[in-house]
Amino acid sequence: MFSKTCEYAIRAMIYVAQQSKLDRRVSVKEVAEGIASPEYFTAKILQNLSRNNLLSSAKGPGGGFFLDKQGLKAPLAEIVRIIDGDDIFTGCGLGLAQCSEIQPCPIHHEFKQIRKGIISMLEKTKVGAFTEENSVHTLFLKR
Amino acid sequence: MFSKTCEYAIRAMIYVAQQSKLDRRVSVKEVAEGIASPEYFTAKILQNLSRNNLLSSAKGPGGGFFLDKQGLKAPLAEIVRIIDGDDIFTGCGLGLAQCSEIQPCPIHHEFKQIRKGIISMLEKTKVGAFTEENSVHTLFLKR
DNA sequence: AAAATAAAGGACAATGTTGTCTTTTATTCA
DNA sequence: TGAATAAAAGACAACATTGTCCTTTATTTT
Repeated sequence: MFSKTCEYAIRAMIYVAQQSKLDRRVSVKEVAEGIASPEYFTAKILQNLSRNNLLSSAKGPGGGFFLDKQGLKAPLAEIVRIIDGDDIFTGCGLGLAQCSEIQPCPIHHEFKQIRKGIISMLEKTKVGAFTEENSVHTLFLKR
Repeated sequence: MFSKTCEYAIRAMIYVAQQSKLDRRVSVKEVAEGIASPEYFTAKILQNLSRNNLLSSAKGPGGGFFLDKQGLKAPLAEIVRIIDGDDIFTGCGLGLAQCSEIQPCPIHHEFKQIRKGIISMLEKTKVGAFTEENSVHTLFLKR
């Protein structure tokens, strides 16, 4: 569904969001520990997200990554778009470039519905929607 | 969604199915041309599908790949399972191994519905469901 | 039996994804 | 100003996916 990079990105963003709601900035190291991901790789991902303004960052002591009010409202869709591109939003299920309503591939119509569901989920699920209390019982980010 | 290999596999199977309904066996070369895929790579894929009994093959002149009555009824799901494994059928949307009903990841419940849709589509769509006449107007397999 | 056909199998090359390490730049604090 | 902190950036290594080519095996036809 999503690339591994994208999975890390989503988990990392949710982790940062949780901490941001507690007014904490977090270092790459902490994020990587928090979501059980490879540290240096996670750094690259966070840098990428930051470059694309999905995330704020500050250098130096007391610095780290964080999300402001606006950032917390970003839907997962934005992360996916930046990391994986929008293949999943627009692409044909069979990878056919010319597939369209006029020249649909065999699974075009069924796939359209599924894609609609995916988009809907990714658009309505916001990065900041998961609290830490929740996380104890209903979610966790480590593998 | 699916790997490139899997996309080729699905398109190839549909192509072979169409020809099988016309009582034609097809060579790798013809399949590759029919679906606009790399020939040698397509050969590997067809061999794999054949090894896994999703497809029949015959060597020598007049040989090639074909599907019998049973084969035409195979759902796309079987192809996906063999080529991509069943990650898409069972895996967590965020790639978390421990994600489950009891310890759901943030998108677990929404994702469950989507997965259900994907499975349903793949199970109910049969390899032999697409006729050549259809293909002129409503489907094509080339990119 | 020999030639032709076509899949099967093995080896390998190119590319993309994932993961690691080191150096540089910016910021804070003493 | 100097030391410490932390992100940014660059280089590269490991691995997986995708793609190509060559040899072998099985079958048919002449």
